[in-house]
Amino acid sequence: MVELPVVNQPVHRSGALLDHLARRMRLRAESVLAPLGLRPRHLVTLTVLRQQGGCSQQALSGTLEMDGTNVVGLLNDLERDGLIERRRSPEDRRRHVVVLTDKGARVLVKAECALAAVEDDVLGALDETQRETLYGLLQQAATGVPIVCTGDDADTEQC
Amino acid sequence: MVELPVVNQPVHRSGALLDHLARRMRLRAESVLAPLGLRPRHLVTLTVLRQQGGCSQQALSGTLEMDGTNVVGLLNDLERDGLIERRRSPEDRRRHVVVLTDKGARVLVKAECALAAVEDDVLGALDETQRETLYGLLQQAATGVPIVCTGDDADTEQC
DNA sequence: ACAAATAGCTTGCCCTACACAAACGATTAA
DNA sequence: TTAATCGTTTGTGTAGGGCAAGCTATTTGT
Repeated sequence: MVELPVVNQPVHRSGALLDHLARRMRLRAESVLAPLGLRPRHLVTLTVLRQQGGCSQQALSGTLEMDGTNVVGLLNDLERDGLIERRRSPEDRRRHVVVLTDKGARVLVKAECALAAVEDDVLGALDETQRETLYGLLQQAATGVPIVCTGDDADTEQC
Repeated sequence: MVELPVVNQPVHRSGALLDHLARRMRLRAESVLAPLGLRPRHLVTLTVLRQQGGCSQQALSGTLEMDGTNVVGLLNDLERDGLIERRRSPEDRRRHVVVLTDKGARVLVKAECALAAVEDDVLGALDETQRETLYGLLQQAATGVPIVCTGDDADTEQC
């Protein structure tokens, strides 16, 4: 009697794989990002800022799930390089609204382009479509939004 | 003149997202795994061992992309708990063949079950199908193999 | 047979990422 | 006015993890 491939859901937790791949990626990314004066976690910060627009500093510390103290340092780095700006919130002047500057957006894109080789290396087993699917899923998981197809793709001058 | 949404491939690098999600996952996983005497990186190790079977220690250090010295410590932990075994390789007795024990496999499954809540939390924005797709892509990216549909799903007694 | 070279283990050193706490200024809210 | 809140600075502590040296057991090349 042949066991039918009923696919008994052998648990399939993505956590460990996520961890593993993130490490491989990060190791390579470090050296690529270094010439740009960035580190992986700066890139994460910029990425979050791009996707969710301006936000209070502790909201950011919330999404990054990182201690507020360390977020300050992170933002200090980014602000010194002119990649982000801290603006006083008009309705509560205690708060800083953190926004990505134009330069920040440009540098982010540049960094992402520089990471092409890294991604080719780590995600080499996936074809272009699969990578795009992966990106979509990660994005959705990270933001809660099921991908947004912005028509205004002003990001024309890519790499 | 309206710009057509030609979808100019706005780069879409997964690195930062991977990093971000892995962190969120790891933070939660730590507390869930603690009662089992495990840490995230132990789980990664066990996962790798399960998927690629017995392998030399430095091969493992290669896949984990982790310094050999630290792999030793990692394996010491796992061996002390009887989750892995180091067997002398017959054809080269300098080498250790690291294998997952039965207990190791069981504990791994148990851990994965315990992580259900964590994954529900972090990947909450993805439905069941999407999560399975994600898992498949991560697995493929990590192993190079485009998923393997083992008919012998002996892993029946899941959670 | 003897001199490398190799796999693994141990120890020690160092650096970096982070969490946590305390104290402060500015601002807002009770 | 007093209390609470946002951000900042300055510690302090811990853990992850790279790197090097020195050791044993074993294999390989001459």
